Amino acid sequence: MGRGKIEIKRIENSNNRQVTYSKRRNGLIKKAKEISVLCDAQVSVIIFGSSGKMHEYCSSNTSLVDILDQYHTQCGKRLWDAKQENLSNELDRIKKENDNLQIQLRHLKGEDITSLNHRELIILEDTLENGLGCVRDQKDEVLMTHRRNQKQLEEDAKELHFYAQQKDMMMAETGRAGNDGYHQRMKADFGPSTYHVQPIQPNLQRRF
Amino acid sequence: MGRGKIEIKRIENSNNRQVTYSKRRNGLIKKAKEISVLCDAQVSVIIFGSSGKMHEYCSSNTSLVDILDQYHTQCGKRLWDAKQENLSNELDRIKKENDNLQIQLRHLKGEDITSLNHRELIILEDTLENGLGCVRDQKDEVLMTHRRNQKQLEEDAKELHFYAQQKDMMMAETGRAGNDGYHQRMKADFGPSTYHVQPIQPNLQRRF
DNA sequence: AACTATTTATAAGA
DNA sequence: TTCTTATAAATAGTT
Repeated sequence: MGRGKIEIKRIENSNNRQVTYSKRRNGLIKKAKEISVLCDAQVSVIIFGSSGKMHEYCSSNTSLVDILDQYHTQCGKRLWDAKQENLSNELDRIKKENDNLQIQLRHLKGEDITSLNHRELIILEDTLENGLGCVRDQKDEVLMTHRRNQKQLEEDAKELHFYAQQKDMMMAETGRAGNDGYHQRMKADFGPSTYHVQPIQPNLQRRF
Repeated sequence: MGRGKIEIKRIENSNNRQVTYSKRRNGLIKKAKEISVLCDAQVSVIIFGSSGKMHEYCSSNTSLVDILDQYHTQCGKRLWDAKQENLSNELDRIKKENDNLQIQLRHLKGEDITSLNHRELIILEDTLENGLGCVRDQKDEVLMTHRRNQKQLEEDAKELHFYAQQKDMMMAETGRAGNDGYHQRMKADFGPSTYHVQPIQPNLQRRF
């Protein structure tokens, strides 16, 4: 019904689809209202468009819960039982996994290990030694990075100082006073180091 | 749309109402199908006529449960009972706890630790050292217990041998043969040691 | 359940 | 999005 006949298949043009959706959604809900009034029917319509936004109609004199209750009594299908069962099963599964993780964690912390046999203790020991090795390596790495950052900061500071002196001299030569706050600002900019991993090198050339 | 225009109000003639209901119900469900196909929408339509009979449509590629699920997440309205909500909440909670445990576990195994700072690494190292200490102590303990068990077994064996000899001599004195299988049984009972923690000392006194 | 005159919905265009 | 309008689709009343 419109300027041309259309096939009932997915509208590929997303804009057209959105427009048609909007029109037909209104149409559908209008029809639902009409049948509920004309024929004294209880109607529930729930629509999710492809954007995921929901629209709903429920005939007056009732509610979705009422309708679902009737659905429930009428079909005998227990809508949420299946859902509930799934939830319940998943909960059990995850609880078990959780317990297992807790036990592993306690074992690694050296707790509750009296029940372990010699072989299990050896495996645990290996795991811990390995973990400890990795952690110590990483600690060293962090320290080294920190030192590198410190060193870089010092070099930057020196470099800035040098350029600042140069500028002062130039100012003195041209007879203009260099009272523009550069010294103070630079000091503030590089005061407390917040570098952790990759020091971002300030491009000093560009600033002068 | 029809031979005459109608007002949208309850059709009083019950026969007409029933006929109109039947026609419009089909129309409504047809429209629902069309919008779901054309616009890639998820649609649920549930109708109860005045007779109480239910008709339902749910777009393919989904189910009423799915749609109610989405309804639930989108409006926050509680369609199902507290039980389900509790299950759902607990599931979320436990999933989070699970994730947390997984992370801790990986850290203790020395995995995914590049994001940790120095302080965290030190805490991790302490935990691992402590765990390792406990595990090593326990390993020693197991070994020691094993040695004690072995020793005890040897002593038991000696003691049994001694009593058995005594009994043989007594039997010889009273002229009765001591063919009651004591030697064999005792040997079997203490053959393969299954002691791990607390060796249960057989009360040899009571057995004779 | 078919038929059909009319009303209604809506596709395409602006 | 909204309006317009030609046309398709739905359906009220009839058979």
